[in-house]
Order: sequence, then C-alpha cells, then structure tokens
Amino acid sequence: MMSEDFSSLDNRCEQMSLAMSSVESPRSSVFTFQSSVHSCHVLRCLDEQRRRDLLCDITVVVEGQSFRAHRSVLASCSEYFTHRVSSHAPQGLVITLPQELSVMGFEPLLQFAYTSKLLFSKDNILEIRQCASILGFRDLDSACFDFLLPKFFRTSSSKLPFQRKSCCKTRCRAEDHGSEVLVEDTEPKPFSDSAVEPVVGGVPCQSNQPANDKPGRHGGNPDPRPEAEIQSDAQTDYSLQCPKYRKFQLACGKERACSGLNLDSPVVTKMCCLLPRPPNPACLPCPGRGGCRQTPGGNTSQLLHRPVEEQGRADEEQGRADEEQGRADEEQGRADEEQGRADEEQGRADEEQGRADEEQGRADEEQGREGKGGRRMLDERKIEADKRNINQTGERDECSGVDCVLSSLPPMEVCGGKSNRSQECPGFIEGTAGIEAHQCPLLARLLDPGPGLQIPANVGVRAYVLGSRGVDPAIPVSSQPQGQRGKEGVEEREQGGERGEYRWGGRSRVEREVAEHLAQGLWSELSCSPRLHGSPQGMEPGSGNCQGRSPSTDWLNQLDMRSNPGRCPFHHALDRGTGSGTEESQLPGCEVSSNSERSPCLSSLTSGDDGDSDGFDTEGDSEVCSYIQRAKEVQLPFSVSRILGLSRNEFQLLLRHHNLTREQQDFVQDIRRRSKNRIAAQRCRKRKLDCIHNLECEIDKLKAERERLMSEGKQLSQMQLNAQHTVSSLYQRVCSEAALRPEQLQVLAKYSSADCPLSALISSTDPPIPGLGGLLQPLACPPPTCSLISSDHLKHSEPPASFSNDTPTEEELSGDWTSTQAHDSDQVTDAPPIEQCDQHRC
DNA sequence: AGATTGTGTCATTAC
DNA sequence: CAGTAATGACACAAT
Repeated sequence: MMSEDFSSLDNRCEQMSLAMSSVESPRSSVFTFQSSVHSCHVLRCLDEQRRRDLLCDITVVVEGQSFRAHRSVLASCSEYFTHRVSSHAPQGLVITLPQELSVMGFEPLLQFAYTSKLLFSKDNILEIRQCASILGFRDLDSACFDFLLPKFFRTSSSKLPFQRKSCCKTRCRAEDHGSEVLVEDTEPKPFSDSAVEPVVGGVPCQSNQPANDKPGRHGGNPDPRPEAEIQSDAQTDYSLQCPKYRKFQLACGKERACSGLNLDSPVVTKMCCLLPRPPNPACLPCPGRGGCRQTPGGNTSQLLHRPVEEQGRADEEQGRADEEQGRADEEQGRADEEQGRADEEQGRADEEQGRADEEQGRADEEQGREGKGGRRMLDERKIEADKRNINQTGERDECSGVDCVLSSLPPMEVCGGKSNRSQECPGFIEGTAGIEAHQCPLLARLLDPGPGLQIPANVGVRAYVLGSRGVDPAIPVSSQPQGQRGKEGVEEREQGGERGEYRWGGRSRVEREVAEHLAQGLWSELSCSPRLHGSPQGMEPGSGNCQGRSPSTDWLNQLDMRSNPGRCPFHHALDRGTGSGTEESQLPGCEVSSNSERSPCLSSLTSGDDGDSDGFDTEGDSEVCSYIQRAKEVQLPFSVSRILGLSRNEFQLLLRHHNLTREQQDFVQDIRRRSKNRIAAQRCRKRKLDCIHNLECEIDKLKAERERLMSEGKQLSQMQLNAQHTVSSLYQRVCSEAALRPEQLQVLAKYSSADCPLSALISSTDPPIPGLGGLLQPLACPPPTCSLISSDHLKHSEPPASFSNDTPTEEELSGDWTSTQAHDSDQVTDAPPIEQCDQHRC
C-alpha cells in the first residue's frame, strides 16, 4: 500500500520538485498529495454503511417500501433531497416520495448515489429517468437519458437510418428484437444496431432529443471547463512527463480528454458485454491507407464537423450551453478528481513500463545466452514487436489515436477481464466498454487480438451499467461480469497472439516504441493491407485502393452521434480533444467518404495539434500508395506489411520461399530498408527530443538549486550577523564583569581580529600602552591561543601574572602568551572554553 | 585462434 | 515535421 502510494508520489516527484523550485525556501515548501481513490473509498464506505444501516439518518419511502440512506449523500446527488432534507429535523427523517415514483425507478438511483453506477435495463430505464428527473439527480440529467432512450426505443423506421458502408450494408442491419436491446447474443452487430445507436440520416433520431442538440455543442458535456483549460491541464501534465513519449502522451492527452477528463460523464457499460466476434471479412476493418486514411481523417471528422445546416441552431445551443455552464463549478471538482485519477493511472503505467523494461532485460539476457549478440537479439525482438504490431496494426491503426488510450492504459486486462485497470481507470473502461466490443474496433481489439483468435462468447446482454465514475472498487473484479470473460479471453488471445504481446500492459518499452512507430508511421502502409480486411494472407495485388469501407469505423459511423454528440459522453470526450477535426485527407484510390461517415473519435485521435493529421497528407502517403501500386506492378505475392514485420531470417526465408524475381527482391528490400530507416529516424528524433527535455529539466533543477543556495546563503549571513551580535554582547558582558583595564583589553585586542567584538571595546582614542607600540592594535590574524581564553578565566580566576602588572612583560608582549596560558591552563581546565574568537570572527 | 571480409542493422546527419 | 538517402559504427557469420 505504501509502496503504491510512494510510487504515485514518485510519479509526481517531478511536479513536486518543480513546485519546490518555485518556492524560495525549501523549508517552506508545501506539497500536495491528491488521492484519486479517496473519493471512491469514501463512497464505498458510505455504501457499506448504508447496507448495514449504519449512521443512516434518513428513510425514503417509495411505494410503501423503505430505504435507509444518508441524507448527506442523497442531498449531494439530488436536488429534491437537498430541499427536503434542509427543511426537516435533523434526526429520524422520513421522506415519502411522490406516487409517480416507483421502487423500480428509485432503487437504481439510490444505488447510483452510492456506487456511481446505474443498473438499468429497458424495463426500468423510463422509470429511472422519471425518478431522476423528479428527484433531480445531477449526474443523471436528461442528457444521459436523451442519449440512451432513443437507443432503446427507437422506432423501426429508424433502424437503418443512414447510408451504411458498403461492406456492412447487407449484414449490418438494425435489429431490435424485443428485449434484445443492444445486440444479439450470438451474432455480432454493428454499432448502429445497438441500442445506443442514434438515428441519423435526416430521420429525427431521438424523439426526446431536443432539436437544438447538435454536434459540437456538447450539451451534455460533463466537464464544463473550457476546452482550452482542459487542454492546458493536459499539456501541463505532459510537459512534466518524459518527452520520449510526450507526443505520444499528447495524443493520449486527447484520449484522456475523452477518458480521463470525462470520467464523470455517464457512459454506458454493458455487463457481460463480451460477445463473439466471428470473423466477418465483410465487416472487418478496412485499414487501407487510402480508405482508412480517409477513414480517420474523413470518417472521423465528419461526425465532428458541424454540418452547415446545424450552424443555424447555434443560438438555441447557446442557451443549453449556458445552462451547462452553470454546472461548471460542480463538475470542476469532479474533473479535478478524475484528473488525479488520470495522474495516478499514468503512474501505474510508468510502473508497468518499468516492469516491462525489466522483463525485456531478462529476455535480452536469455537471448544473449542463446548465443547471439544482445543487440541482434534486441533487433530481432524489435522486429518481432514490429511483426506483432503489424499483425495488430489493424486494430491499433484503425483507431489510430485510440491506441494512445490503449497505451496509456493497461490494455487487455481492461476488457480481458482481469480488470485491474477497470478499477484504476474505470472511466475509460466504462467509456470504452460502453461500446460493443465488436462494434468498436478499439474494444474489438481488446477483445479480439486478431484474425483467428476466438473469444468465447458470452451471452446475457440484458443489463447495463451507467457509470459516472467508474467501476465500484468494492466489487471484486472476478465478480463483475467482465471478469467472466477476461481470463478466457486473454488466454485465447495469448494463444493466437504469438506471445500475447498485444497486451499492451505486457509490452516492453522497445515493443511499445516500435508499436508506436507502426501506429504512426506505418499505418498507411499497413492500413491498406487487405489482411486487415480479413485476409490474413496479406495483400492481394491491386488492392491498394482500399475500396472497402472499414467496419472498424462503421461502428462510429453507425453510432453517428451527430444527432446528439453532446449527449453522448463517449463521443463528446473524443470530440473534445480535437477541435474542429475537419481535416480531410484523401488518398488516391481511396473511397471518398461522405461527411456523414466521418468518425469523430478517429478524427479527434488523428488530427489535432500534434500534427498527426498532417501526416496523412504528407508525401509519405502518396509514397505508400505508390508502394502499393508498385507492389501491384511487380506482382508481389505477399503483403507489403509482411515485409516490414518479419525478422531478418524470416524475411530471407520469405524471399526464398517465394522465389522472387530480381525486381521483386529489389522492391521488397527497398521497402524494408526504408521502413527500418524511417523507424530509426523516428527513434533518433525522439531521443533528441528526450535529450533536449532532459537538458531542460537539468537547467530547471540547476536554477532551482541556485535559488536554493542563494536563499541558504542569505540565511547563513543572517545567522552570522546574529551570532556576531550575540558574541559581541557576550564580550561586552564578560569584559564589564571582569572589569578589565584598558591595558588588558588592548592585550586582548592584540590577539583579536579587527572584526572581533573585543576590538570594539577598545576605543581608538585609548592611549597606547607604553612599550606596546603598534602591537596593541588589533591584529588581523590573531594567534590561535586566543581561543584558550576562558570566560571563567576572565571572570573568576585571577588574571595571569602578566595581567597583574600594569605593564605586560616582554614575554607577553612578544606574543609568548601561549606559554603563559599554557602555564595557567590548570586554572581553566574546569571551565569550558569561551567561544573561539576566531570562530565568530571569521 | 586470429584476421579479413561481407552483410545487416542502427544512429546520425543532411536534404 | 517526417521521410529518405548517405554515412559511419558495430556486431555477427563466413572465410
């Protein structure tokens, strides 16, 4: 426990140190430790108290049924209870709810108040909403239900409201079969088929959706802070992080904007949501650079982009925005809390990173023992990582920036069911888990590592959790529905995923770097690979135009939250990080996507200030397409991505196996060489940035150290003055009590420095002692014997024989007072020596 | 066993 | 800012 706390502290040490640097005196530094689990812990304890009827001070009667609770909790969640409680006696309060409220509607709300999770189903969602509306549950405002209800109760006419992508047109049909609200148990459906699909395509998608709700307005923005402020927070954090992954984390910052900063936002989490994702080539992602390039850029930003006709509703939206702004203060606290949670999450990620590095070190040692050089092994390991990532690039790249979420969070465990992270970063998990695994490529990737990997099908998708904060830490992971599927899923993935490295949490640093690179740089090349379209064998010649629509983005398109993006916390979270996200990039041979097919998530993740979106418009894209074209021309029998992912030996085997022509060999080697070099250049630049950042940090530390030393010097100077003053007073007192004669004082002054307080006792006007001459003047460097003078000696003992004479002896005058002192030392042995003059003086 | 050579990879720089 | 080519250094295997 302590170690965890300290690890968290360690992760913040830099911030703390920087904070110190700003404080003039280190002794006055003030540190702040923000616990991200405290609130959860408190809430959990309150819930336990409620269950045990401990400290409950209110009884809520609904339909004759009584519920014990804490008025403070209810009042903090409900405006209704706030008013009722404040107007009642402090003890024994019994509140009977209006008749229109039911147990079915209130009980989940009560549970929500204590757990941040709302269990709901189609049967009780309306009652819950009514209850929430009447009781004024702040975290379950209409935005939430406006978003959910249409998914549950949309009409059949809105089943397939928008133009579906070609690859899924025939298969992805909206199916709303009675109570099977979200999905069928056995057949995967696109996100549009889920209950959370808003109706689009011109059809009024949500009957209870306010007409003025429109994308970009974020009416349901749970975090009312200005976007700039949020961004600023994120940037501030990232600026404190290692630059090696700064950009990466900057992208994650967007993710965090959707996951971390929006953890408060109610998101849908489906329990037992692990559904089979049978291989469906027709619906498999189309990661083609062209298609997917355009998918992230085009698809994504489409939903983000506010349609022109909706601009006319800006005024109406403004009113809602103002209303939302009113909740800013309340939400601010929660946002800060979640920010702390995000920071802690980052700390854990760093921990895992460290462990991964250790594992890699061990692996390298093992490989080193296998005979080959460590470097070579490392290379091959990287290549393996490349390969693995290439194999997984579909999911990573298809979500592009979404992988940042994965990287910043522990990946597979999230949906894998181990769910440690689910407790650590519940917001994200719920935020993502709210989407059907097979509908969201991100989740699908979490649940389905790749082709050929089967995930055990779970059934029983009947209940959902609407969580505003996260998974209840009190609930054991194993007891949570996700846990049922987790282990199996992970094992399955490990079987099919080579060594299971697709689990990001277990990836080494190198692998992550390579994966990062692949996500950034090789996306285009890999994305066009038909293997990612469901053809694991690789790209088919001539398939460079990626005509197929990526089903991985279908879930976004089908979700199509344009109808109410602000109402969808998930969407909004993704949307927020990117600004307009209107960048469109179109690659040659890539199907142009309409605005309606844009994906806000992808847009937000691939566009933005990090310039990723620009990357899609770079010459490299055309290069990639030229690669594809070139591969087509040379009739390359395997995928270009396959070239990049193979180790050296595997690559050679591949060349041998395929009996390539000279032209083909040159081509693949050229591709491979460029790819390697590209990766190397990226690493080099990253290192350079890292080095610069480290130097900057070093400069900051040195500046702080300089400030600290200067402050310390001032303090020491002040202490010296005080000490001198004290000593001077002491000298004066001693001399006055000893009633030294001026001659004696002069003798003392002789052996005192100019700044010795004793010197001040001797007036410059005092007549010099005859025979002393200038020797009676204070000396700059007194002999060490001065220290032998005891205060007691001065005070109580008889002065030395020499002192008894009015005229010092020649021996004294010649400076041989030492012997005299030594001779008389027996008189002063019992007395502590006076503070050494030279000590105070110097 | 040591030196030489060829090959592959990586880091770096310049464009 | 990113990709690419060129270059040097290094490691490894074969000779």
